[in-house]
Amino acid sequence: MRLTRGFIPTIKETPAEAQIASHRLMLRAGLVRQTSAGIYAWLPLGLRVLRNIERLVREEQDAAGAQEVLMPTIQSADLWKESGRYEDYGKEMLRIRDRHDRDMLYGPTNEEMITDLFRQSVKSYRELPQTLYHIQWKFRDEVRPRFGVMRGREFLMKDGYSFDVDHAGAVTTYRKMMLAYMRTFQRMGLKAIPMEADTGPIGGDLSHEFIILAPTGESQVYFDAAFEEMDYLSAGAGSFSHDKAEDLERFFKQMTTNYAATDEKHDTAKWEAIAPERRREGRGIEVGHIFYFGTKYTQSMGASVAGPDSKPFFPEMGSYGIGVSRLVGAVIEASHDDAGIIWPDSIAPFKAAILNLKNGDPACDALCESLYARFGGDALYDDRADRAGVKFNDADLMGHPWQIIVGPRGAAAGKVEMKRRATGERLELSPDEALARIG
RNA sequence: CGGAGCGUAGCGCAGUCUGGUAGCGCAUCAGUCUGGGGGACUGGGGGUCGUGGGUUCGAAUCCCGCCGCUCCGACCA
Repeated sequence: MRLTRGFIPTIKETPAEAQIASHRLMLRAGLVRQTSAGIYAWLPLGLRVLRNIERLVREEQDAAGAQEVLMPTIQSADLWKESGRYEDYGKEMLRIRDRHDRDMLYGPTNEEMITDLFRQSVKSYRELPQTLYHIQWKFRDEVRPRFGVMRGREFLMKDGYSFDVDHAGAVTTYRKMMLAYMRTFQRMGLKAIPMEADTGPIGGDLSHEFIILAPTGESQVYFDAAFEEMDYLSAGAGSFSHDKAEDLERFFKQMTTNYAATDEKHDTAKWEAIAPERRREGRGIEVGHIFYFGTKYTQSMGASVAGPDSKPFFPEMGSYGIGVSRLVGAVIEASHDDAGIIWPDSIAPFKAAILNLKNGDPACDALCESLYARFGGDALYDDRADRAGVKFNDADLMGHPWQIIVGPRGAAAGKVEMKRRATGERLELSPDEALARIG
């Protein structure tokens, strides 16, 4: 994308309403604009990041054997009356009435709907297990939305739902999802830690929330240094596969025996049992939450299937959520400096920014154009007539992992300068070498 | 939901107390110079002062209602 043609409205001054770093930077770098309290429009740069996060989530869900569907945002109240949650959910649920005076709602979550879809079509234990997910906008009418997209009323969530024959099967699925989550967060450059959690209105008795570490996080967290050392992506010895029961067992054991707790559940005695040099504490942001809740919905909604003995039984369910739009803010909280955002390569809106320091200089223009063409759209070309300082500042603010800096001296010598945003490291290279380095 | 605050140009704000021609910085447009970390000069454009009512010769300013947004606390992907 050419910056002169792009809709990327960066702002120099801090908007008055933005209190935390990610919100401030998302507005300043032109990722989002607020349209009303807790509701945001995603601009091209922000949308590219959102789509990249979706892509990683989708890849890991698919790899773990979940299947993607897409359920509507608007639901009929009837389903929620069946499960009993229509009354329980309270004012967080946005209730709507259609022209025929039917009670509708903007979905805050989809347990009822997925259970309804399941019971319509699945009739036998032989079709189990099934895990279905979708990535869809949700609405929860928070009393006090804040922190930009981290705590909006409308937000994009990956929510998945599993159906298993029995408790053992459901627990295996739960562990599989936990592994998929750890891999997903690691790929985004985040240190995530699963922590035992309350189940809240979803119900059930086994639940973990996934907290990522960021200095500005909302809650205080305590954990064993073991979590810092874990690698969920490697293929070598000690690696984890979704498909091997013993791997999942070993993985889950490591996740649950190493100490990890938020301040609400912090256990001082257990904490002090950890060697002092292994104790870690910091601030955390919740970016995911998984639940096992058994037959709560299959039972209340009559979703039974035939077992091997031909007798009907209620499948065991779990649900698995990742706050996709929240992650955009959470990543920024975890990765920024005074100058702006520092995107991990995996979710950056562009692989690199090309900074033409002297727009109008024939050598600079020609070199930039040829570089830009070779990126095939994966670079942001700053072709504005502005001075160098403006371009440096905007590139730092937008957080591109690499900056390819083309100035008159370098261009004359056929060289470009590369700056790595995360480290500030600078290299002088030929255009070919620069492209090779970015890959 | 309890408490507090703010709505004036795209953004950040002053002006409101004490009523009298709507301002400043940045951004923007045209031009000249400049050119490696938000440059300088010259000249322009842009406002139903959130909204409805009231008081007054006269309201951004005083009074009443409404709407929107933000912050603190209790609750959450």
